[in-house]
Amino acid sequence: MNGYPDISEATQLRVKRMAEKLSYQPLSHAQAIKTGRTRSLGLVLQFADHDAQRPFLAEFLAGLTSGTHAEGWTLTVASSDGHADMIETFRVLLRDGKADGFVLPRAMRDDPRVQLLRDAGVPFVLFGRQVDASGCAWFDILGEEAMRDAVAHLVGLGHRRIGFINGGTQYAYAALREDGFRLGMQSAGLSVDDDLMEQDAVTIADGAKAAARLLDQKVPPTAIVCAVDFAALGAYQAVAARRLQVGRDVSIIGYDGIPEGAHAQPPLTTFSVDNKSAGERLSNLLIRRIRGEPLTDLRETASAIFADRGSTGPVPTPSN
Amino acid sequence: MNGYPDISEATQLRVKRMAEKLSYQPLSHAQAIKTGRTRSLGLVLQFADHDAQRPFLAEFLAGLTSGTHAEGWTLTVASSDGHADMIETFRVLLRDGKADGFVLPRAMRDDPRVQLLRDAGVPFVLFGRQVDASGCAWFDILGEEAMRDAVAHLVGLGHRRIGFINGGTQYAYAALREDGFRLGMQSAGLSVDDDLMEQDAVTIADGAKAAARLLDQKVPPTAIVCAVDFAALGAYQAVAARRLQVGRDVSIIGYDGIPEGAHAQPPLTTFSVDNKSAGERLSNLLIRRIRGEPLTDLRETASAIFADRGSTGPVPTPSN
DNA sequence: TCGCTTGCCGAAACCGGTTTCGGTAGCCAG
DNA sequence: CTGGCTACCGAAACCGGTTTCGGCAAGCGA
Repeated sequence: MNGYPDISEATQLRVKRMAEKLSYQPLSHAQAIKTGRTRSLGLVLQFADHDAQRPFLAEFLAGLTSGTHAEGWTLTVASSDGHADMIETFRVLLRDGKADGFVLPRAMRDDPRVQLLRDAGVPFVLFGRQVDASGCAWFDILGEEAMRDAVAHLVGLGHRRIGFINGGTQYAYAALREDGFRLGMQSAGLSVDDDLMEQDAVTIADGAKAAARLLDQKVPPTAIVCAVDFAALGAYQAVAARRLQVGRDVSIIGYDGIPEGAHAQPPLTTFSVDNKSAGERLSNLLIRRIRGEPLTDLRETASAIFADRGSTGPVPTPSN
Repeated sequence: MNGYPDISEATQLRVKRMAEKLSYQPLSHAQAIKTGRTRSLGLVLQFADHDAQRPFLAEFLAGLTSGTHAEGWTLTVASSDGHADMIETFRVLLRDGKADGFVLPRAMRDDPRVQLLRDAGVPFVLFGRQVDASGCAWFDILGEEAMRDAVAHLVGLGHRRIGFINGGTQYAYAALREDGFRLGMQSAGLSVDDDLMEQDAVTIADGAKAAARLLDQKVPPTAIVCAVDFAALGAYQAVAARRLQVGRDVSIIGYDGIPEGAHAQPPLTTFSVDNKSAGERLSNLLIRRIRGEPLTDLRETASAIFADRGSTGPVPTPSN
């Protein structure tokens, strides 16, 4: 069954077919004692990351489990609170051979998990990219592309003064999305006003505060691009508090595609991310990584899907 | 190390201390080949259950993983879409010895998972109770108690015409919560009007529809008790659509303690459930169940915590 | 002093696989 | 007819534990 070279293909097939007929599968933990492999992927969740969890987790898990299940592998989930605890969790999982490799959600700028696993020589895949790509396989959504398109869309509607509310700068995605925004502005021949750039808004409250700062400027923006949907929903509040109307007085574009956005009034125009298929891709990539495929084959990206809903509109004509 | 009777305690301790010093722990999959036990708990998620997931999952997982981790066990997560798929998933996990027992979230009225595992003689614990308790260990929140207290609270504010919007009737909790509501009404000497009883509202949309039916009656209720927070938020919409005000014209009490409730306007008065500690308790109970403790020691309940916020008020004086 | 019990230890079998290795049969070329 | 190669098979060692069992030494009562 294990593909030795001196057995003809015909016989291998015969044996495999019989195994299937008897629905026999070697017990993974029995193989593990000789091979050290459990056919199991590890996922360490960090619940300190408040934002990362809520809508994201269920879909992501659905994808991961369906991906692992399809290959006959398993997903082992652990959690950690603090930073030190996290390292310890990885170590224990590894020492006990509970996981052959790890999925790392939410790549960070200088990701301590990457350092740890790279040094330990343990296979892993990132949801998100890494500047220092050595040893890194990943799947990611092209957030920079989405931000660029967001600007283009707004420019197409006549907007020229456009604000940007970025997400958490400790994450790898923040730099990319800001780059995308700047590139979009540049392509449209617009300059970026530093007063219209906000950082680190990952919750509704963060977004409301950041948007308030933008809207209270002498010449406020007519449109705001948000790197994170929650921030966009916060911007809704800031707009409403100023007796303005989203989509008419201020256009807003988000990113993530959270369900709350679709149900907001007006429905949030956003770039929707398919977290389930991200999970599926990541488990596939990690399994292939563990099997030893070269890194360069294990880097995939996909595009977010533009959901053109009600929160953007033509630039308002100055009425005063 | 495995507690044989002819070894003195002193020696056992000596060995264990040395093991700790060398930070040695037997590989669970090596033991598994002799004992059949992996020291791993199984969790099969059903993503068809849209509602069950969103806010609930992250906290619940946090609790489960922290509970398993504390005992040196692991959590193995799998998922299923359909019903047949689910049975198959359990079978595979069992056959491959991937889990020694299962946590079953969201107990249902006639739970197919319970039948399956009971027949197979596999340990499991429920989040929720079961009428046919044979073979069942569980942890549950006393929803009936909460609903009873909700009625008492409203009666204390002068309400006498109180509606009830129940959750999904396929779940075990629905009957309990309805019982609690009825008991509360009875204790207050109030009769239950069947026209004020709605069933199966688990989403905001469901809740809005159910509340609309209640509010459009000839003599609408002055207060509504909802078995599920999402339904309560739906009721907010129905109230607003009728140009009434929650907490002044109509009092609303929910159950679950979802974060959206706390941020609603007015903040939702509700009975808050600690899903994280539920997860912790469940993993503890399941591990003890696997170790062979008698069932009767493995049934725990806790109370929901009343969060008296802004969505209730004294019964409005009829102004017309 | 003898025999029995108690506490401990080491050897060996086993769990369910993987991997190595020596042997055998059949086939073909020399 | 012989030698070598290919395809296959069975035996054996090993992985890291658990469990059983026989043996040994010390302590104790008779």
